[in-house]
Amino acid sequence: METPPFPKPESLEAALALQRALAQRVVLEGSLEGVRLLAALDASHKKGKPLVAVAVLYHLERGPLFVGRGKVPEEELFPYIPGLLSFREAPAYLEALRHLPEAPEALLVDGQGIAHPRGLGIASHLGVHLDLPSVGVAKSLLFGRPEAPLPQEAGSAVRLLSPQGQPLGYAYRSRTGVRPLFVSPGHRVGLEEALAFVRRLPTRFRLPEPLRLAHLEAGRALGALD
DNA sequence: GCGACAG
DNA sequence: ATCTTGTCGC
Repeated sequence: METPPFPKPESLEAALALQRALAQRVVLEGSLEGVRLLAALDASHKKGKPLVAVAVLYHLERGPLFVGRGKVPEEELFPYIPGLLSFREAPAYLEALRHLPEAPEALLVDGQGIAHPRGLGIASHLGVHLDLPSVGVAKSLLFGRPEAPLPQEAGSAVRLLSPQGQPLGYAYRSRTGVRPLFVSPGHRVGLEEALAFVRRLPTRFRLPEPLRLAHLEAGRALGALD
């Protein structure tokens, strides 16, 4: 698929300003009910090596179809700063997506959607950048708090609220006895619809299968570097 | 000033 | 993200 270039911010202030501008473009409505072809994104990095990203093209009925890879040399990497993750990882994701044989109908990203201090987690940023529906699935919390204790049963969810009480997404128990995941809409999808989409994904372990495969492939690709 | 803090 | 052995538990 085609992917527009992703300019590296000149400063921290420029990055924050860009986030605030792009956050205004996020659309929080839409259903992913008809989506069958998605791309799951994850990255792996180790000091002294490039950051490696993987895009797994995944069909809900046929399973994994293709793996696209991308990397960014360590010297060119934006530093990891909580809240600015997309500036570090998105360039590698875009390169990985560029290698896919066809465009996905939606993105599933390892990280936050709108559950972010400025409403633009990496899932939202990529969604707006590519004008694609997107959903964020994070393994830990960045912003917001669950409004109630999360039941232990697989499939249970409680809303994630901002400090001002606005709903941002969900704490979600994908399997009994595992730590919660944090699901939030990225772009062109509603709050509840984002959760419904994640619930529709096959989940053998804690992570939805497409993301788990992307995670495995990213680690594999990092280790296979010369 | 003191914590919190995706990957 | 990664560094890391054994260990607790299903």
